[in-house]
Amino acid sequence: MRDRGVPSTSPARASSRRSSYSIDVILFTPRGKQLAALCVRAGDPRARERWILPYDEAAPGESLDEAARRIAREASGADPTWIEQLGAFGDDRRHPTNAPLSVAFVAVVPAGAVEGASEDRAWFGVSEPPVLPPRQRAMLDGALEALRTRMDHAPIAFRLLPAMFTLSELQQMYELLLGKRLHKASFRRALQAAFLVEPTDEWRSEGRGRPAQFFRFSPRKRRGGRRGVRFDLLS
Amino acid sequence: MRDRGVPSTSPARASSRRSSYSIDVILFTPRGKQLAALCVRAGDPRARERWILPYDEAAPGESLDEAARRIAREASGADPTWIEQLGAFGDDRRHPTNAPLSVAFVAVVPAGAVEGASEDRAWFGVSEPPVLPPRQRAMLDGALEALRTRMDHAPIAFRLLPAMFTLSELQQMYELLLGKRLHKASFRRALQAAFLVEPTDEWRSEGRGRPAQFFRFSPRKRRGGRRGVRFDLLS
DNA sequence: TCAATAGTGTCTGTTAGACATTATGGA
DNA sequence: TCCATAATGTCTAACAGACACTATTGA
Repeated sequence: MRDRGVPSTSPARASSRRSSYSIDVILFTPRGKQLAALCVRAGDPRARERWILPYDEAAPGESLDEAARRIAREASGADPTWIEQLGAFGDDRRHPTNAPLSVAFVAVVPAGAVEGASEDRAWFGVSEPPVLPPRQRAMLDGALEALRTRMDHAPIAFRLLPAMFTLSELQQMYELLLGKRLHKASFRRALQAAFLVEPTDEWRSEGRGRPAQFFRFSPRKRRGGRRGVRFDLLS
Repeated sequence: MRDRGVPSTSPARASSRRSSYSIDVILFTPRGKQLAALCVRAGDPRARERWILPYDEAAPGESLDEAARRIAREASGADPTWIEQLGAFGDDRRHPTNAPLSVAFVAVVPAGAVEGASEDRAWFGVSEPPVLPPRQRAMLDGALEALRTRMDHAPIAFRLLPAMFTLSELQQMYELLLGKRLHKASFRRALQAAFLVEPTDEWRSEGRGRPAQFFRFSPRKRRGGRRGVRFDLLS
């Protein structure tokens, strides 16, 4: 998070062909009441008005994950606080590189960690994405869905908050990520049952209502796993 | 499922280098009380005693999914009834091709559709896998986990059963896939609430107990989505 | 009749969601 | 005092798991 400074040399784009596949990163950040995804200007001078998702190729000796983290950092100016592979996209939909294969990663970065828009990059709310190359459009749709389904198993919401946070802030982050409202009492009961947070001695001073207690993320051992069988085959 | 006959020419292995990544298939079939995964003999003559997962490269003009289906068919002699991408594996763990990147697919095929072991292939119970190249070992582990988590959203169990089946057969398939016992009454209640099956007029004649009614898979519209928030961050 | 399997009814503990209430600060 | 927000208590419907029971066939 200390690593700032966007390189002035064309970031997030391959300058030479090293391999036959691209690594694309869908980087989300909370903005207002919804998520926003990072896009950069197309490298092709004939299409400078088009927006694309940041991508690059893996450098020699660089693993997929290392390359994805680097691409996210170069494109946004900050290290992503969570990143996971989405999958490989190899259909014949167009990609800026015309590479036959692309490996997509989903990542998030806290709101305060990145600068806003600039000449070469912009954040688009997920409800109004720009026109993207077809393959990247499929990645963006898949990334949002994967982000929401993986929230159950990865501490994504916590990685978007400071080390200490109020339960209302945590719930708002969950609501922003899931795109739906949650029930306050149920949310806190489930949180307590999961032993995911512990209270601190700090209280929030600002605001005009009752002060809120700050909590920190401290996952503990869990008792039994999920009960029952789920049949969520349709919506 | 009519497509039988294993080609006598070395299947499931690339004969020439067309691209820089491999496509690997982890194909499961029910065998007894557990799943078994298909392995083939290593192509390298110096390692004919080693087992590997079937793989190949994509043919020109062939999509990832098409190639994966073809590889599964060539290796097992039958079309998989369900197949989905697992992800890209690009770490520096060894792969038979030494390709820098592999795209893995998980697939299943019903028990009756494939022949058993032969000189060039064998089914290994998931609890006693053979020694595999490190990258393929990671794929196998990931495939089993993905299979179980994706059962909620994909009709995997139904694709492993004939068009008509009894509820006991369906439950046994779920138990085999999940690797744990399920409660009969709860299983049937959840099944009814999900509107996933409909009864037929057929009854099972064999067996010495009370005849069982045959059902067929017929998913209907669902009412509201999943309730609540889940915090399954640990175990 | 017994054995074996299919299918169902009922009870109980848990939990999600709704609602109401109390607590605590600032304006 | 009033307002805004935090935090909690209570009620209810839904549901998972356990258990028992009935039903129906073959040996």
